[in-house]
Amino acid sequence: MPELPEVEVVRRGLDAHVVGHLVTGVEVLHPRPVRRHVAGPDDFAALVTGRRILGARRRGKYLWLPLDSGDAVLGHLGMSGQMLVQPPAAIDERHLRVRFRLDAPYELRFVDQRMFGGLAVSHGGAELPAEIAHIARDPMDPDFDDDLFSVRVRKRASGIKRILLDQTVISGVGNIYADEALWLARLHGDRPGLRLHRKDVVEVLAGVRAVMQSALAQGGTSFDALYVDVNGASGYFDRSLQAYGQEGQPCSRCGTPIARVSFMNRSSYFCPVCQPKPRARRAR
DNA sequence: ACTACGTCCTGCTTGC
DNA sequence: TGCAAGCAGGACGTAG
Repeated sequence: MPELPEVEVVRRGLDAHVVGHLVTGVEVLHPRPVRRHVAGPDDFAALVTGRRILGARRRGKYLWLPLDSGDAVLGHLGMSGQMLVQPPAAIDERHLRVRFRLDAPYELRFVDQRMFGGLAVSHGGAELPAEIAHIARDPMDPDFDDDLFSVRVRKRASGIKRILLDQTVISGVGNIYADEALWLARLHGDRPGLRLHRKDVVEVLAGVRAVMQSALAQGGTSFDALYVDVNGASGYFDRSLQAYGQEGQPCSRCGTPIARVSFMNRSSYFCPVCQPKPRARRAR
């Protein structure tokens, strides 16, 4: 499940291997991953074929490749998306969805089992695709505004976990890093933003950055090969998670078993002692 | 503007 | 053994 650090590793791989190359052909093998390209798969292919890739950029979990036409290929990996760099002779992956032939001894492949991810051409989107203008800056962005984030969080009635997952407030945080950051900050995800102190928000933001940096430090080093792979380059998931997926395991701070609750059709993991649930307030 | 929920997808795991 | 339900979950559309 790629969140910001995984997507950043992919971006670096694309930067190293596909930037500067000419796209000599595009093959869309399944229509669903280009569903956001409203004009359809043929138009998608036509707009990318013959263009040179000028860069590899990222905001939150979105990636885009600026083209020499001023357009950009905008992509999201969703749950299971991968960008692979492969020799043309390599056997097609089972879930290969889009192939980009390059003026190189390898091609770029978008592989996605569950197809929550996708690709589209963003018209004039080289600098910042209009499609993702609503996505907030991410916590690794030098222009991320910590004070503005704090103000926005503290105006919201939603629980802090919901807010962390809201890509219009802060981008790049998914279920795993949200749980880890909240554990670090000793905050329960249901604590309403409205009732957090500024100090709490500072700590949760520091927690987000800490878990992302440590994931990046582990995943960002191992992709020298001519191969960009979210899963292959990872090792993210065997790194020590303190909360996510640790139901029943002792909290490394206090020994209490980590609890799991269902939340928004997914799971939240937390330490019931270090991260006490907020008391319900009586309505007045 | 904010809030909350349902939906899209496939394949692995679990339960009867 | 076989089948169905459960689960994973990011982003978006919609309704309140």
